Amino acid sequence: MTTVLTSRPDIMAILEDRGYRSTVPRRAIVRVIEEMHEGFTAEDIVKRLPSVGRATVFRTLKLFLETGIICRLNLLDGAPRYMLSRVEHHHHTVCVRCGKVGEFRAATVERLMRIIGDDLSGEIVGHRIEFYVVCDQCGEEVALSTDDFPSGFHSHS
Amino acid sequence: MTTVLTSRPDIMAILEDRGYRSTVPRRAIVRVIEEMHEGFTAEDIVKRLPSVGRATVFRTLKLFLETGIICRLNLLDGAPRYMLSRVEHHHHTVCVRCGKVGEFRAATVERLMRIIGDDLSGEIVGHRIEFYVVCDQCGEEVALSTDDFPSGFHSHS
DNA sequence: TACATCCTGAGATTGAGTATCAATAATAGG
DNA sequence: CCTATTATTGATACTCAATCTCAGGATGTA
Repeated sequence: MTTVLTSRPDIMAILEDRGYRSTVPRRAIVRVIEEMHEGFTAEDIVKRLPSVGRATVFRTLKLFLETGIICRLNLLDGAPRYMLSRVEHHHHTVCVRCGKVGEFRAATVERLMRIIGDDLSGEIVGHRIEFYVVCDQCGEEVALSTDDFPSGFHSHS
Repeated sequence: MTTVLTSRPDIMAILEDRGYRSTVPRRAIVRVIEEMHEGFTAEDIVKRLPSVGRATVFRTLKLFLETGIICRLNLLDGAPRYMLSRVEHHHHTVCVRCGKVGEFRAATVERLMRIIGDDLSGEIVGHRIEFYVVCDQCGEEVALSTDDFPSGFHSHS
């Protein structure tokens, strides 16, 4: 009578606990996003699941976002990317060339955030830190080509 | 033969130095964004300058962004907001209710960024830090109403 | 002034995301 | 298991921001 425990939380269980139904499209979307380890766009899901309606994909992503199951991050341009949330608080790196998403944790960040927060007027309800990088892979690919990184965002945030 | 020196850098001069022309629409847009001290959207400019074409507004904002004259920041939803860049590096606070943009500087942040950067793989080409707040003004207004802050972004970034 | 070129504006177009709504699927109760 | 209730879905039309196209106009330069 042993139960296999997965290290990953059961997303459908979370939803059902909140009163949402376990449906075919939702399970399909969960399956897909659990496979996408480097972030995905809404359009990725739409393409990968032709049997699921466009509206449903967007609705579901919104639901998952509100439930904290996935998190969203903005690229410098184009549609936002999503990725599965981890339980621990973390921050993201986004490759400005291929859009690949990475994550990192830094305890110092949290301490700093609190310090800064004390100096701000207004109540803080959230924050966002993103690093724009050129990932190792893309760095190699363009080692010989001309430098055409987008500008207008560095040194400001 | 004295010259009046403004504390603000002459935006048109910056553009001309880079080979861009000083045109009527560009000067009009500069005039407007210098008046908007709490951030603005592309649509704000479009509405405020009916004589300037829609495409030109977007083209010009893009140009200003690439030139570093303005900076862009993403709200939790809706169109991005822009504001005049300052010379010094700074970060932003965005009110999640009214969209009002503030800014702050923190030397510690810069030091931290470098430390974190050393730990990441890939070359860092930019970063972004944003604080989502409820500004003092909005805080008062909703002191009595129910709490309906958007969720799904706090504790992740 | 005249030229070469950059810039503009109107309008069509794209693309992401949402609203509508009838049809369907999922749970609860009997 | 059957039925009722309600949540959910998908097709479609739609909104909204932003871009593309291209002929005509403005701008800096020789």
